Amino acid sequence: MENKHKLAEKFNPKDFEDKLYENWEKKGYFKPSNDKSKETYCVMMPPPNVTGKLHMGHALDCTLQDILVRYKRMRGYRTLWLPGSDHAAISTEMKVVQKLKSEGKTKQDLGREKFLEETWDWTHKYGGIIQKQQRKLGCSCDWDRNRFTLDDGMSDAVLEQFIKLYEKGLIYKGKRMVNWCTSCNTSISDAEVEYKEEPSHLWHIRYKITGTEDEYIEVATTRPETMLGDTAVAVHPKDKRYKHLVGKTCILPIMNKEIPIIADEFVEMEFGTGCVKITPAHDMNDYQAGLRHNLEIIEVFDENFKMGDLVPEYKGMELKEAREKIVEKLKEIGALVKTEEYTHNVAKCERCKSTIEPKISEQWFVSMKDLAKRAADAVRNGETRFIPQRYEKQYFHWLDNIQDWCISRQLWWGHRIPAYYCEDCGEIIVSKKSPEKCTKCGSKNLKQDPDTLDTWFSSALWPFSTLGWPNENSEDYKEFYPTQTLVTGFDIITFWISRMMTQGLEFTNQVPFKDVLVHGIVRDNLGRKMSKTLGNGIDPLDVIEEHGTDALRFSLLSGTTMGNDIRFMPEKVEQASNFANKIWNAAKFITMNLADDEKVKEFELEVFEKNHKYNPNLLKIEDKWILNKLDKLIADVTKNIDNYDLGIALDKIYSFIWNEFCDWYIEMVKPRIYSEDEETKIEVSYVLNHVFTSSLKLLHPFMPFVTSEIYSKLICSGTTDLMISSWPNIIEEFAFEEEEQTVEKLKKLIAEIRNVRTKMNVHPSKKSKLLIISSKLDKELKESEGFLIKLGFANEIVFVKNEKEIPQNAVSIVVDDLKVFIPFEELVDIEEEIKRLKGEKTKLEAEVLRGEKMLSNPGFVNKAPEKKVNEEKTKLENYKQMLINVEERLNSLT
RNA sequence: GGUCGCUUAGCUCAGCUGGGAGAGCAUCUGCCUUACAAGCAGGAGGUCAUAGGUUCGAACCCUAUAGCGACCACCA
Repeated sequence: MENKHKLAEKFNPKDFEDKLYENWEKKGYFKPSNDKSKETYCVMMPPPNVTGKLHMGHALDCTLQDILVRYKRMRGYRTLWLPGSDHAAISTEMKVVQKLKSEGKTKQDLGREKFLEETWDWTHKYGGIIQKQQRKLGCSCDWDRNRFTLDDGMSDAVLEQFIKLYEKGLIYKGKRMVNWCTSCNTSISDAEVEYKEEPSHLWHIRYKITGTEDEYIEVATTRPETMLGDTAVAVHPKDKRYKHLVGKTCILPIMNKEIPIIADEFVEMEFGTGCVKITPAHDMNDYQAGLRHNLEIIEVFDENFKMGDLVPEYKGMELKEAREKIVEKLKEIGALVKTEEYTHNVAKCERCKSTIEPKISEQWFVSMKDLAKRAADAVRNGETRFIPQRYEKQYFHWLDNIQDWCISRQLWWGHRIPAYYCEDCGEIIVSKKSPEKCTKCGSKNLKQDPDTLDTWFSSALWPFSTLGWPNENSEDYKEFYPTQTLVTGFDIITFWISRMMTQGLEFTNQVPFKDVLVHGIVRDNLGRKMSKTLGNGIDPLDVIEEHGTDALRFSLLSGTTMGNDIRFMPEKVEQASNFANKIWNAAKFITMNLADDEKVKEFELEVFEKNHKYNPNLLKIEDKWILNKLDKLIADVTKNIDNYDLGIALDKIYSFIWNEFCDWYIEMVKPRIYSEDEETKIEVSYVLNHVFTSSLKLLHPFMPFVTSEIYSKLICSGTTDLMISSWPNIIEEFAFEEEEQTVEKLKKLIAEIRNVRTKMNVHPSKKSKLLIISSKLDKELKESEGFLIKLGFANEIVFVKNEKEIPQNAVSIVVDDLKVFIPFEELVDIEEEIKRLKGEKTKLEAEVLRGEKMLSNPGFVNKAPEKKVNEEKTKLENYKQMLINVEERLNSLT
């Protein structure tokens, strides 16, 4: 028992963070409670890459989720935060391929099976690192329910999804032009392409018009090497310059082939020469144009993106070399008109940064139109909402302009497409298990599609496949689906959110989550994106190592707004760390001075009358003030968190604990806590303890470690750990409104006295006598020595019965019904006096003028809230009175 | 080109439905007052990007402009 209240002398997060986390996990606090009568609250963690490492983005993402989950847990919900990781097809496969390369091997050398073994090994070796790191962050997720997108249940869900969509006709196989990563050797989706500006050239080439000697049509291109596959030249139908050529043909140089000149709207007249060469095999637009005009598709490159055999001379050549050779050749035959410098956007693979080539190939697609409409509608009618709401536009924009989703990837690491081809009759059989024989011809000669599915195809099921779907009778699925909040960055609204919405609605007929909480990205202190290439990334673990997890979490939240980018400022971590230290010290003070536990507990029973209402007779005015403030804080913070205004909530708690509780209440209460009188001591102990523990509860979701550590050392915390203790009582009617106002008035009065002294240029160290006129608050004021301590500049305070006892030349300071007088001798303002002698306006006069102006505005007097107007009136009266006093004083001097 | 966001103290950012401009850090002054110098008590510092409009009253609402940023589309 003696040891219970002992807090370490110095605050050091390392002393308790890991220990606490282990304890929480061991005690099973991260699991949903067993009380099935309670409402559930479920959050799905966006699964990070299985072999990934924690970065600031994750830290923010996890902190937000953890705050919500811890809050709801304390509010009594059956909370489940389900963690997991993603197999991250391309990214993981790339890493393994690289590793093999360093060993001089390729994945083909190994073969599919061996390669997958290798990748699983890799996954087991490097996987799970991030989850250890998430533990350091304090994430209170249920690790026993941890899922991996490639584990058995999840894989089964993916197969189910594929087959159902296929049977519904929503999945089809088709020949399309797709983005092809030349290094990963797979198709990738539009969203995985990024554009990079690169300096290049614009080559102007002339094609001779058929049947003429010296009439040419001039095209401009950035890719002369593709010209071998040109099957037309296009101009804009309205372009007068070329109208006469439409319908004619021209001769494609080098190939010496006749190709048509066509008109198509997609051509931009202003760009280049206004004429475009059409190479349907190697450009998205050209491909589309080719379809419209029924043009032949001629592939210039082979499957390895070397030159094909259209011209034997170039066969097998690298594209770059071929380009040079072809430009040379064009120059030689006089077809090259000019070469312009030009920078243009080159498509790059988001993962490996190598060039993307458009390629025609046969792929699997999901028909998105209907799915997308349903997903958009669910947000339009409010079933799911985005916070902040503006991100809904981005979501709508994507869904309203949706393209079919290419889901097949020429990779090995992932869910293999459950489609089997009959080698004899060509039948396609889609089935979960490998079929024995062809359903059409009975042949046993079947071959499974070699491709795997897009990573996002499986993550689209995340909110329910993790809960046991497709088994709709699974306990977890029944209890926790649909989930409540999904927390994620705005960068994956399209990739992920919209796809979860489409799949969720399709398969469960419900939206997968009610709220989408969108956050920005964490930038460095100069506002740059954190990136490996810049080397400006800050490792969250380094921050934790130096300042502790709580400080990191605080710094990511304080003073931020949802959806905006966050700049990571080391100073903010300092602030957070100071705050934690401040709480630590407050706790030290409280624990070392509190009265006996049992007696405080007895008092607690006394102070609460029926219905948890305070008995006012047992409390002093400053107690009532802080209790009222606390109750308001509880109500506010609760509301803020419910509205996802987490930054605001945190800052309110911060300011309450530091500026109200520590700076005012603890200071005011010191005479009582040091008192010899036991009753007094017990009273204060109770209030100190109650306010402090309640504040810790409010702060716990944000700073779980330091709050838990301290809470366990306080009395009245019982045997319950803070983490699973209940949220403070939320009340809507505040018991001590009047007392709170009074104390606020006193605080104002003190500020006002300081103000007057400043205006009168009284040196801060000059002590003065204060005369306080007796009022109904007399008793309280006399009892509350605390205030007098806060009035450090008063050397003497005299309570007087009426104004007759006040010297004539005293300056009065009035805040509402409170009046304080300072004898004028105590306030001599040299500078202002000089101003006055010079005829200049003094600060006091300026204030009076301002007040008069405002109160003479009829609009203000009639339409502003009465309270506001009265405040102004009182202030004006005060200043006027002071002015009169000053003038009287002057007169008496002269 | 389209959509959206940002512009507030020296720096980084808050500011909910319009009622005399806020925090942290930095800076200046005075304090080692027995929880805390990682602290306490004060001070200085802002035409709230610009120009109009609505209103008794605008950082906040409306319109336009400028600068910055993001996303989408296009880029022969």
